[in-house]
Amino acid sequence: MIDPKLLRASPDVVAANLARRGFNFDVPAFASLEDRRKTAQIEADRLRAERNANAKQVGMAKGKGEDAAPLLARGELLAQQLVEAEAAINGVQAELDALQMGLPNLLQESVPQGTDESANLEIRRWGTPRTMDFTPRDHVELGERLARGMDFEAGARVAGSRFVVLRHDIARLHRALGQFMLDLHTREHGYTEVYVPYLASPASLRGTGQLPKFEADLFAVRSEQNYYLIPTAEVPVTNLVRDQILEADTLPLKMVAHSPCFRSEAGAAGKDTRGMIRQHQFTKVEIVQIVAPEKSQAAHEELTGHAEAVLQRLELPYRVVALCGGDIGFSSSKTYDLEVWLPGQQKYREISSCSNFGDFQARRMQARWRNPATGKPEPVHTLNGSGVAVGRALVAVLENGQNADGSINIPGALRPYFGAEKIAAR
RNA sequence: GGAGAGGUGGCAGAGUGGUCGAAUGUACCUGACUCGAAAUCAGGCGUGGGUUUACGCCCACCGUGGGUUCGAAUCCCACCCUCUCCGCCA
Repeated sequence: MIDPKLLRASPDVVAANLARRGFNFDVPAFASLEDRRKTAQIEADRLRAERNANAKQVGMAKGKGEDAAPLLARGELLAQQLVEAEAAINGVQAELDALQMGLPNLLQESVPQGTDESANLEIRRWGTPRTMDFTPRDHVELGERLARGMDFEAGARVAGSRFVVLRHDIARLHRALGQFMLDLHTREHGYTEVYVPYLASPASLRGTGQLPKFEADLFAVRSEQNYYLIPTAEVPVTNLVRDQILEADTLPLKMVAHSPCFRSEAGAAGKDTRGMIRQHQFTKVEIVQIVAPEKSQAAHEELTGHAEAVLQRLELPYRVVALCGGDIGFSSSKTYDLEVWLPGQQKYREISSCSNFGDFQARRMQARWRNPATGKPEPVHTLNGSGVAVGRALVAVLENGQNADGSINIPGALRPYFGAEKIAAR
């Protein structure tokens, strides 16, 4: 959430920033709510102070054997008044909390202006799409018909639409990709591998920003604990520091997790219905950093580079795009998307999203570090990025590595994991 | 799943209705002593919020949420978590 002190002191600055997202922050409504909160809190505090003082006098009077009856009567009256005062402050506070939890993060200066993805700014390109002297097939055709390892019909039979079953070489390739990415980040980029729960509590989902606003995007589990299936490993991994106070010398914390992700894709009806691009279940290698505030911008560039390294090793052409104000995620202060070239679509498609959340998630999670300069606990900065989405990487490897006969070339970096140079056409 | 024990400050550990936000120890910080250090002594040392030019003052927080009471760390209820034993299980 946005620093409440900033919100109170400079609501107009906040409103101007959020307007770049197309978000309307109603300053007068906030100001009047904040006003009511202050009045109600002062009154409740005053009554409590009086009640406490009175109760103490009761104790002293009884100790001295004096008649406490008048004090008791006064106490009863104060208690009654307190009930009303507390109801008032609780009501206002709940409204204020709901409002604040619904505010998206402030954008960094450098975020491009714009209302939708057409305004996203291409930062750089890497690699050149292969020229193919045949019409490239898309991954569905390659996987389903030629390699016979990608079975959407089976996925639908087992679960429903937007599920897939992988077999044979395709399943092994999928596994190889995840292993390769984990090894790259742990061995060369300094991340610690973590294994985490795939169900998360509402508190964790509030921490990273999926709740309360985006419940419709999640799969909720029917149980007494109100679990949700994680939409990304960002949720469990980032929440590892929830309610923690970290010592300065433990930062930065760099963690990587390979996990399944579950998304309801509410509102995506009709979008990417073909193939593995948009599924209810997919796996992803997620990289997360917890850093001191002044380090987060540099960490963001570094982390994006770590995600890019995956695509470079896999010899997949891609571009880096800075998301504009209108397209950037709720919790993010700045996001780079990595878009990989897909010959089957003749388009660059998102395969990774690398974001700097600033202190936004940290405030929601109460994740702090002890700043040596002040000696005080202060919010950390959190970042994460896909490094990268395994299902989409599979799609990219198939489509970019395809030959005229439908066989697939396996990139060199993947061969030790996959165990062969090619998937033969059948 | 059954039975039991327990959740208090960085850690350990008192506190079972009344100046308790919480004894004491330890860790940490500052000062004294010392050439320096250790030891010793003195002081300081939680988080969030409100208010104040400031010193300060006030409120909340003893796993979480309710309740009883003039007053709750302390009593009652529900839930969460941890530990021990039994059963079951990958």
